[in-house]
Amino acid sequence: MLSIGTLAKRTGTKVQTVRYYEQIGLMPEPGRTEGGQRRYGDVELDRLAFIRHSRQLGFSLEAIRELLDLSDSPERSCAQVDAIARRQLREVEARLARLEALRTELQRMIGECKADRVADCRILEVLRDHEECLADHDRPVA
Amino acid sequence: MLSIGTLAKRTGTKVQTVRYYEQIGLMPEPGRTEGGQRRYGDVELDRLAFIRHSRQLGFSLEAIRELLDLSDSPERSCAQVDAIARRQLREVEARLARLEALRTELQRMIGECKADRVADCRILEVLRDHEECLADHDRPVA
DNA sequence: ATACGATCTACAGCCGCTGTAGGTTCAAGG
DNA sequence: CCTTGAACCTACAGCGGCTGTAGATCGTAT
Repeated sequence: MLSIGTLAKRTGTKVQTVRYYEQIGLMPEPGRTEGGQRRYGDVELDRLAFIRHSRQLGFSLEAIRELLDLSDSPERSCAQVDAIARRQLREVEARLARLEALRTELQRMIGECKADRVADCRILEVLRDHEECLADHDRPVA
Repeated sequence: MLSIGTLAKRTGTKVQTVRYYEQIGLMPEPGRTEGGQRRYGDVELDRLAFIRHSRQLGFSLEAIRELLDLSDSPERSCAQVDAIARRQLREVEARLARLEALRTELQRMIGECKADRVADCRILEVLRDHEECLADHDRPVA
């Protein structure tokens, strides 16, 4: 039987985060000692490891909830799992494209600025005047 | 004299966001009509445009605050502006590297899964077992 | 028996907004 | 001049995904 601290340490999670996952129903309510402290078994350890690893791959808690639900029905088609992973991949690719555009624009801005004084700083000029900006950055940065 | 709605529209901002910027001291407290409604001039329009454009390039509100402060001292060296922009570029590059690793891992996961049933799904297996994962994803995703 | 680290609950705060409720003001049309 | 209705006002709650705090209690090693 594992304490919450041990569980947290083994999965690279903070104790508060484990309690937070319980609060939002992502982790089950565990058994308790007589004094009221949480005690976990291997099932919970695996579940938390799954959650943490999915988070590291950028899945939202909602997506993880779906994945956990799906993995509880081993006989079902895994098409839905595939769909969730592909959706995540598309999101990652969209963010990549966005960030690449930002990088290009930042590099250009920085490269252009040969000024000494703030008054002539190209970086500030570009920020002041959208028209000087070549990047197509109308979507959110996240 | 511009109403908050006009100001917002011209800069692609929401009205609440303008008020929020005022609340956190990023936008100045504007003049008011007799009835208490905010009225803005061109200075505020430019300032808000600067803020929005910087946000689109991913600068944090704190960084923007610094940039705005710096641009108020035109005689100063622009080395600090340069430093802020370079820091932002480094952050973008770090996020890019991270996202590229994620993309690779997601692609691999998806490509490997030829199963029909959830029970044999490679995607879920990889998520369950960190060891199967080639990606180096210990840092936060954001 | 005691000390002290770990755990408990409850709640506030982070970023950067966004939305809501319930009330007031402004400007255009009749 | 008066009415309408869109735009404005304040105050506050909520989003995601945690993280940190305070003050109390528990568990275990000595």
